[in-house]
Amino acid sequence: MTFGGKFLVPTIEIRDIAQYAGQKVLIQGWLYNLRESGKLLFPIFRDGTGLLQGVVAKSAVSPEVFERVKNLTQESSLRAEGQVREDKRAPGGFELDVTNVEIIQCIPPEQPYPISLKEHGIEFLMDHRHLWLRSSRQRAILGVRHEVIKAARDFFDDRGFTLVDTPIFTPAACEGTTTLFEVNYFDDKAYLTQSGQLYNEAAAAAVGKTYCFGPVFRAEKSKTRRHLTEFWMLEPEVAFAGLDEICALAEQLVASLIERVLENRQTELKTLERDITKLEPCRELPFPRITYDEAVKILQSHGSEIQWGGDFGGTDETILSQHFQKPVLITRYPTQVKAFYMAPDPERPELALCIDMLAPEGYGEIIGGGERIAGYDLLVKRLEEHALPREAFEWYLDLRRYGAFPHSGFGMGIERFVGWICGLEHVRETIPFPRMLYRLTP
RNA sequence: UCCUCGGUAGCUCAAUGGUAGAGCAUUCGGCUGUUAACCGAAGGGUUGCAGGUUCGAGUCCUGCCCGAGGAGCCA
Repeated sequence: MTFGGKFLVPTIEIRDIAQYAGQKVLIQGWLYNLRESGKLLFPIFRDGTGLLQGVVAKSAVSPEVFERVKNLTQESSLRAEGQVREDKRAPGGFELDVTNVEIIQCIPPEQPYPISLKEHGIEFLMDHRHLWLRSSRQRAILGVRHEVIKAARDFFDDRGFTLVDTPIFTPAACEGTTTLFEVNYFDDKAYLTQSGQLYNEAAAAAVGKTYCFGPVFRAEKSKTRRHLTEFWMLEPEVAFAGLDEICALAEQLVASLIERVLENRQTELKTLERDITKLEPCRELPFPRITYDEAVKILQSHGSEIQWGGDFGGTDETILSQHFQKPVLITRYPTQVKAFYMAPDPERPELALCIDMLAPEGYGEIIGGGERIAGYDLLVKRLEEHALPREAFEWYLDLRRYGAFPHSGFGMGIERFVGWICGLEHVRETIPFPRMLYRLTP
């Protein structure tokens, strides 16, 4: 069937609707909602690029077309043909005077689309995540996530970095040992990676500046708004870089991602009702930098129980991140609270040459990293101190046997970053299909 | 693993220990400019599961299951 001259009428995307004012067009998508007023129907169409209100007057179409539209149910799939008209009364400013509708699949009323336009609880929405993604808010978040990832790739590519993919199956822990997902690997055991960093260090010796971007896995029984068991991490590693250089790289990256989202994703931020005046200052460098020592003093003056030498708790992070308008870089934590590969400060060996970046508005840690131990002897000592299996790290020690080099890097959790940009309560909405302590489906 | 809160119609939620209710969704009817439209009517229930207390339990007690938020740990 040619469906009302399908070959004469252009098939368009709703986002381009303004270009077709006065013309006859065909759109294909789903029914977002249907309002009716006597002999007038107002179907709202959704095609993944936007919403478009249609108008069907009983007097203007055949009885068959009128009945067909009148009986449509929410999220039924269809093609609609009509004349585009500018009209202030329509959401979006344009509407479609529908002349014909082809139903692809009409959802039967006995089993209606589960997600209504009213409010739903989080458990219900998470169980229907595969459908929830169609809603405006979720589409806006997907758009921002896409922009952040694309901007991050551009940022590193423009600076001469080479993307080197790191493995997901690994033979041993990168950091802790208690938070690994174990899987059968033929007759052996393997673990899902927690970080690409160790492999990044090998890649840095090959290409100088490298980054990886992929999923990482943490079997932590964490149940908070900041945790997923599977999340995506962006990890650069730079040969011959020290702490100051990696701090500069981290803040330039964040400022550039903010800039890109503000530039290209205004519509999405508006849908999310994000207060962008909170993001705008974060385009400007530099970001505030404090040391761990200074952070402890700030926390103690705000009533925290923290003692020098301890790591920050969730509330400590919140206090610090609300204390600054922009992301804050905290450097030089005590070695004892950091991973085994962190290089010590030559002037104060009890401190590590590391950075954490905390996002403002209470969002907390989005970046963690620092300078790595370059020397063989110290690294061996640290492996022993952390009771890590030496055999599994022989290849890693090779990087210190054959042309050991100073190098630094960091990891940025994409979901936490996107959660902050979008102003979300929980990271679970920043990834299409979140994996959490009690959530493996859909 | 621990602490706190919760589980009632498809969904969101009410209901002093005394007949299980509303809005939305669905069905039917009304309305030619609706904006999560509105107005009228109808159908829709093993109150998470298993015990217990009581004349009587959605409500009180015990155990279990499921979920949410937080702690620890982390990006």
